[in-house]
Amino acid sequence: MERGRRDADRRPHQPVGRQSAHRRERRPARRALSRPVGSVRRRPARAREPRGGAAVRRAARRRLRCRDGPESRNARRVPIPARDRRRRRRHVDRARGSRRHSRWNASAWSFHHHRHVPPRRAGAGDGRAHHRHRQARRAEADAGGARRVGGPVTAIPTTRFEPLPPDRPADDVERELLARWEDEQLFQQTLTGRESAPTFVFFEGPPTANGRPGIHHVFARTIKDLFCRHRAMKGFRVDRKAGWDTHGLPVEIEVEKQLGISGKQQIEALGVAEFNRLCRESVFKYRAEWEQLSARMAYWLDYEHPYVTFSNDYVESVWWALKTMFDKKLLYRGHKILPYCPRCGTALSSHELALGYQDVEDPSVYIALELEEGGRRILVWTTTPWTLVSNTALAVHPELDYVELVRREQDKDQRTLILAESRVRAVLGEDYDSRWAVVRRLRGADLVGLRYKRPLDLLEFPPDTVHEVIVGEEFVSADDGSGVVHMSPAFGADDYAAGLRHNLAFLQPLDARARFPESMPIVGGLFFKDADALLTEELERRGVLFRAGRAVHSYPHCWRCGTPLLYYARTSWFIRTTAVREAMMARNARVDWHPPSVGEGRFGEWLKNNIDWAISRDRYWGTPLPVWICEADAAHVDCVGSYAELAERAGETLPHDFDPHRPNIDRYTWKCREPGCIGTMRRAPEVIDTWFDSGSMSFAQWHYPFENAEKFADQFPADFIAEGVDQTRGWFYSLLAIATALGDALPNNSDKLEASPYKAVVVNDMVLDQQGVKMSKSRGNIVDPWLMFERHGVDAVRLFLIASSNPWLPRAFDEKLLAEQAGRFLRTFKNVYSGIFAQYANFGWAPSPQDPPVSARPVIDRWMISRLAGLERAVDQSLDVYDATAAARAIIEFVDDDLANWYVRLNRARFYDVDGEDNRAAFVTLHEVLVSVCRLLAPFAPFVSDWVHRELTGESVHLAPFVTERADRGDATLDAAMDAIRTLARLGRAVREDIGIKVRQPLARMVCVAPNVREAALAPLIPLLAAELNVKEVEFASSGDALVTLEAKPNFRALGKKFGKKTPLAAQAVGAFTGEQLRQFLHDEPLVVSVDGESHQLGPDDLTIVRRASGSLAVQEDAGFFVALDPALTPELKQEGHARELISRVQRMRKESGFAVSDRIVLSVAGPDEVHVVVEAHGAWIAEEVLAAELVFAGEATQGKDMHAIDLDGITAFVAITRIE
RNA sequence: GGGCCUGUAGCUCAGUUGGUUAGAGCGCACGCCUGAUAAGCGUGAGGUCAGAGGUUCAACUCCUCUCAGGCCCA
Repeated sequence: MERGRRDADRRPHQPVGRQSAHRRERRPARRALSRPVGSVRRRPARAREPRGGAAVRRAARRRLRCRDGPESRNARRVPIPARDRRRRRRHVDRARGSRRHSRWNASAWSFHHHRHVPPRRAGAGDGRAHHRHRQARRAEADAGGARRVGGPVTAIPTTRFEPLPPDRPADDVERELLARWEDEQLFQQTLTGRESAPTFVFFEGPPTANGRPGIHHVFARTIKDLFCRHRAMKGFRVDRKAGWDTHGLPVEIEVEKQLGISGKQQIEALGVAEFNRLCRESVFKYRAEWEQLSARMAYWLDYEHPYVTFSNDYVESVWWALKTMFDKKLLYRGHKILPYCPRCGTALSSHELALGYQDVEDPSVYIALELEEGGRRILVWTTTPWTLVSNTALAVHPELDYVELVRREQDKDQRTLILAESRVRAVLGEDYDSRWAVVRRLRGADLVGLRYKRPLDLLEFPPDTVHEVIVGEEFVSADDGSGVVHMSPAFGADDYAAGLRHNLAFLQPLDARARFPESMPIVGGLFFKDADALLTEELERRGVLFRAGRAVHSYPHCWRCGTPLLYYARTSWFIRTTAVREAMMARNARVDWHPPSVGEGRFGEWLKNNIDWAISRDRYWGTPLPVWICEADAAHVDCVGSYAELAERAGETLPHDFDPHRPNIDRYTWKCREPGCIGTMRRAPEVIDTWFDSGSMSFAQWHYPFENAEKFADQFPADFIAEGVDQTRGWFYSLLAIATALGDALPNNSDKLEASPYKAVVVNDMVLDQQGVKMSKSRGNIVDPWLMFERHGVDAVRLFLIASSNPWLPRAFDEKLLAEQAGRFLRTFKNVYSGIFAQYANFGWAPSPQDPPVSARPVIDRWMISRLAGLERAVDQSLDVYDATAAARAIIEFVDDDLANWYVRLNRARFYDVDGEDNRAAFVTLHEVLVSVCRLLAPFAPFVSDWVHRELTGESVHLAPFVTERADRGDATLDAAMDAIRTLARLGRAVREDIGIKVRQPLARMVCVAPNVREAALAPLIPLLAAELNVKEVEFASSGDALVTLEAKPNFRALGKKFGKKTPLAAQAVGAFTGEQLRQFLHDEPLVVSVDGESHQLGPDDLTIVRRASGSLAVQEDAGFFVALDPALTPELKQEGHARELISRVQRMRKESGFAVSDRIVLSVAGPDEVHVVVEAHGAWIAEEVLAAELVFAGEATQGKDMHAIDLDGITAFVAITRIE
């Protein structure tokens, strides 16, 4: 049985047999959805709904009122008109007291009071009421709707607005909605019928579906989804094609793991065909989970037509791009230094490299090499002595300071030693000065060009190369070593680059397994690392070893097998991105980056230093490089740009199930077409970097240019993309580089336009664990998104991720904070809807023409609507400029603060009854606010917003407009006035804390000041203030008031402009004005300050006049606002306070006794004369508040057992309550 | 080693073009309310704005350097 659906648990007003399926049937989605957006749809009339309409209802009510007047001793059957009640509650004034008296007199000592009270929602201990209501409900149904809300009997609520189920976890409710969306094809509906709407183009960065999605994916996807939803709600057509990145090393590694193999040899032993077949299968191992996660978190994406990078169409588009670049001479063959694992026989990607850094102890060797000029030596440091066999040069930093030293001891070696000045102490010791003398100082540049003798001569230098020379290089640092770097171009990226610059000799003796050739002296046949010790000995023998030690440092190892890596020069294919660097920078400058620093800094700086993009990989599972090379002459190269072209070259029709992957593709060969060449063209063995795949998605997802040219022209470039900051050099780069290199080959993309393939980017940073530590499997601190959804619901997770801080800052994911922050907001929102709106509106309110227009509603309603307008504008604008965090925070603040904590709290009484003009106004206002809040909330919390919106309007929030024209209609004056009132209320409460008089105790008078707010604007809000602070009168202090002294506060911003350096003097002068001067200034008399002998007339902008209290009132002030309360208590005030205290205590007793809120009671009070007086003066009010049909003052407490003692400010009263059955 | 980001209350974060009382939520202390109730509300304490210089009449804000954390690249 479904949770929360047992009959016994059903709320009393929930009709038996009412199921969600039934509900769907009643409101078929298509009908509901076909209605004009924004219209309010009334639900179909039910059997019990009134037949005669509102007019009949009102007439009936009037008749009843006549018969049962307020003087009647019979049970009052008519609800107390809400307006009256509110006045009583709110305007705590003398009028109320007198009215109460007359009632009291009329009904003497006995009350028969029957107030309309909506039954509570079923709760624990309320079983009887529950039962009664269900019976009544059936009776009502029998009567065919004759009984109505507001009618002569206890009102029966409808379920027009179903409350959010309090007994079901969010997870459960969200899943139900998901099923409903699925039924309704809701996502489809946001696209259909919008063919002609303006498009908002979004590119989905394809995830690699070979790992489980984590919480950081939820983060990025929330960002993507929410902006797409916002634009869709604004009427754009937002296609969102899903995509899968399916090639590349991560996939291969996953399969290797699965097979328990490692390295190229083992893969080739298995067979490339089989290996790639497994790769293709493996890719979708987690695809289902990704799709489920996306669906569950409400990431709307078209998963029915995804692009898949291994598909034939996709590969063909990528080939087209490569061919286009080849034709533009942007694709070429070159060399690259790569980290290489000699055991696995493969180069490693930078990503793999990062996995394998380990702290190891290695030799730390200083060698002193002789310069050609005799008697001078230069000191060199290395931790890889084995590379010294390949040494061909030394590098110094041209701008670094070096020193040349000589031993002070005459009996020691008198040759000099050169090293970086800043390294002398570290290398030679703090006391070097006692042993070494400085011969001369030189700049690095002075050393450049000098020749030296290499430490080992085990290898011959090739002819026509430069060797044994000192070069100047910027990469040399003086942070460690000697400030002189030994160069072996075969074994280091910096070395290699320098080698190219200086035409240095290239000595690479190692074979593929990193062994020295057998023929080499000393180290012949040794594994490279094993040569260190022997070579160190040899250095010593040759007299060049200066010092040998050991040092712990970080060195890269193969993450698979732990073998130390070496850097190796290898043949590679490149995209000549340096040729389009300027164009890329120009295009990048037009991108709207969030935050800008990623675009300008991280990405922009990197583009400046762009080097050619090495796109080939010596691997198996990837888009094959469509390049064929002649066996006879490697200079003969053919690039293929389509399958048709391949068929044409190969001279055969491609089979139906043609597979462009290895090894199949490698069997296509043809005769070299170069004139006179008889060689065979064979495909270059490499596959391409998977980043080239994903960077091609803009066109390859449409199989452009082979198909969909029109669609693609419509969908390029993207308006918006969003990914993690780690994509800076990944996808952000590959999209830009490829689009720029292709230029005119893509639509809307000529270089003149300087258009980026994406107009706006929102970058998100990492999600860390609650300690701020990066999540990783090995640390075991991974947060499982499914668990979070289950515990808190998707809405809470999404809201928390977005609202907690800007997406481009790393955030600590703290589940406790999530529960607190997002949970609190959602609870408040639900409470306002379920606990206030739905609960009471179900007594008979529904949107109707009777509802007063905004202009005719009470001022607090108008304020609420004005604030709503401001919120709508703010949220919409924030989302327009991709500031989701500001938008979310604005909504949260509005709901918590303005709506729940002010509007609802102050107006609760208006919801207790549906009748009355004011009450209709309150309902329609709250309805309007909730509808709009749902819409604003929809992109952030798509579930709860949809649930509530459907209840409120009958249609899905995701088909509703985001904002209406109301957004332009705020009332700034009213907003400011309410702000002032709220500030005054805050100060008033602080005063009450100070003087220790609780709000329950009424006070006679408050005096207050609100600067810069017109009293005319404040006047209508004063009753709110009086009620909030429970004071009888609110006065505004005028300038002439004796309670007030005036002081001037300087406005530095204005004074600074006028007085410059003399501002402090001017400020001092302003502060010195007397109250009298200021008073006159307020009456338009000029105000003059004298600074440094010069007189200046001041204007109203130059200072703020602050009113301060004088005299004995209790006071609080803040920024020019102040509130003073008169703490004097008259006997009357005290009595009223006691009455309130009494009411409060009785209410608590009711609750403790387990009475339903609608139960009537007999109230007995006993106590001394002071208590008697209170009962006499306020009896009617007390009785009404506590639903006492009878109030008896018993004099002395006689039945001590039943009577509870209550302390009324030092007086003891005794109270007993009895429920009337 | 380079580039970029971050450092504000115990925690998570705001803080406009520099303007003199640096804010919010949570937590904490104290209290209120009891018709949103396994809810709601208030008041208060708590900060050398990482540190040091500089520019300015005025710096959390702009500049330089240092320290700490993070990301990316070497």
